Amino acid sequence: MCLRVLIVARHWIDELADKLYDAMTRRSKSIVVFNGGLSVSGLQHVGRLRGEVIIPEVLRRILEKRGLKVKQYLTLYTQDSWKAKEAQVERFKEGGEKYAGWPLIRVPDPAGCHSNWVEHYWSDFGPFIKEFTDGKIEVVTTTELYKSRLKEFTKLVLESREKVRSVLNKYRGRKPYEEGWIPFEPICEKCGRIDTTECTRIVDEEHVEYTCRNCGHVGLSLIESGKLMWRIEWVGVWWSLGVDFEPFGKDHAMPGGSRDSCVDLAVNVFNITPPEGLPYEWVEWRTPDGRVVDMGSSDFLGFTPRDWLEVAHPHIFRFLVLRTPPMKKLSVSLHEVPQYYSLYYKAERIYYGLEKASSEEERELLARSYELSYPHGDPPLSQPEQVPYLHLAILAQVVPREKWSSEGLARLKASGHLSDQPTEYGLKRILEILVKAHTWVEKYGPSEMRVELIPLTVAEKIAREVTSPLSEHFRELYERLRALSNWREEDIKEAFIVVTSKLGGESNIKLFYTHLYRVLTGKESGPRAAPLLALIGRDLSLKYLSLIAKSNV
RNA sequence: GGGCCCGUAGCUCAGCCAGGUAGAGCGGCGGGCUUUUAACCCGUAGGUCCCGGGUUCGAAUCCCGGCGGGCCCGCCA
Repeated sequence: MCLRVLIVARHWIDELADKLYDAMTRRSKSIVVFNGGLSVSGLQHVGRLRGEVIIPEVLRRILEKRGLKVKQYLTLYTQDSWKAKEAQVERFKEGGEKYAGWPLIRVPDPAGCHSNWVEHYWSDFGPFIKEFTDGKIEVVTTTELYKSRLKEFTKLVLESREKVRSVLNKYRGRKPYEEGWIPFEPICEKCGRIDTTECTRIVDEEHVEYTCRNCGHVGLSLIESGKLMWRIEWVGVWWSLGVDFEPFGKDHAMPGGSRDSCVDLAVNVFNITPPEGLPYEWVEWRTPDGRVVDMGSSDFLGFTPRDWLEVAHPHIFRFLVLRTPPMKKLSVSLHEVPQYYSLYYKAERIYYGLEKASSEEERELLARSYELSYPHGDPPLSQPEQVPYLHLAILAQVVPREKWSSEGLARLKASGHLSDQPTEYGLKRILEILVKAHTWVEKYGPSEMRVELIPLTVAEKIAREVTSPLSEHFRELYERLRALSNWREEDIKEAFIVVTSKLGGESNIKLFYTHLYRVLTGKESGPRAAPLLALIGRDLSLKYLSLIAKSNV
């Protein structure tokens, strides 16, 4: 037996989980509740996965392993008003301005394929949550909540409106709410706005009377059709779902900000224990032209979980989130996906003990982030095969899609990337990356990564341009390659070295390769010759080479 | 007016919470291998740790005060 006296390095999320475990246990509830919140104001970018979905999910799973029962919600703020920001209005071919101030849920889908604005933009995010997490997250909307628990809460608010007012006014030095203020915002039945109505009278338990500052309409509204102002609504969500933990973006974290006033209301008016919080920094987007901007929903800046999954595993994004402490900036771009894979592979090797980290802290950060990067279950028992993303990007282009699982894998074995007895998970991952990397090259890859073998008939014409001293050498290359007993990268390279060493001079070697690439791809350069020929296979390689070898005889 | 993150090699950053002779990767330079998958191997140069005080035997690290950059809040959500 030995006592652990050394202070071991810990991952930030484990330290957080420790604190949360204590706080949750003190609440002595049979099931504790985690929540996240999103306003569906436009592009549902991946940045929103960070604080509202992935971080609480990982914490939940750690606490569940320690025996706690945790219910995780994600609340969509669908009653919020549509701000008519430029980027939002532009979504509509014309006339988008007329929806200014409408509740998001009532704004039509500009593309016309979903029943409203929320449904449309949520479709790039919602269905993919289960790919990025274990899927045990219940999505609720404030629109639904106002018909049930939030409606009860609204009644409570109206009853204690004077207390609510006095608390909120502590945070409103310049524009205090006046006596008699009724904290409810109905939807104007005439112009549709939710941001211009003012309650003038409580009619009965279920109805209020309002005036619309926009159109002047005076009407009656049910208290389930409208919303509470933000600072009250957030408390209402805590109250309705019984929230015990909820992270929040840095914008809510300021002293005297919404978080502070909500805690005040929770404790002093509604007599509930406010949830534990966690401020987090937003996710930045490195745009294709090299700028760095905060991702933004209503400004339509960034890319969606759907976009991510087209070109990369959810593991990689989880890894990036976990590797970065919550209050630090995290920048991502789709162009850098291949680098993210090599970072991830490094962490993977450290996790399986195949590579040493430079410090114990680094080891813990990377290995633990890797371990928690699996959306479902744990990492496999042994190290999966790692094939560089860019290598698979090339392979995916030179081998027809329907042959990836046969030819493709055979070539990876031939090139030594795969053993004869590959792991099941490694194989699965490679086949998945082939699909993703192929899409990546098309959508985000640099042009020099794009390889397409040109048709043999075209190649034949180009081959005729090879001048005779060079065709001599191409003939030799052809013969040497034809004689190879194994179509292996190493042997192919050997043949190239033998032939090119006879060319006498760098400029001739350059010319030689230029011709080769022009015949193969129509361009003057391409991926390294030996691996490329190894990838495209013996028969096809020899067909192309014979075209050059036979020309200008 | 308030808050957060940051300031360490040319670049990107680690190290700071628990003080003990300044680190990594990329880039540079020299060499090797190789036409070119953002590749690999060997060697090498390069730093007033933003500034000023304080605590200490000892400070990049802790405390106080500045400066610079980025972001957020100021009663919207």
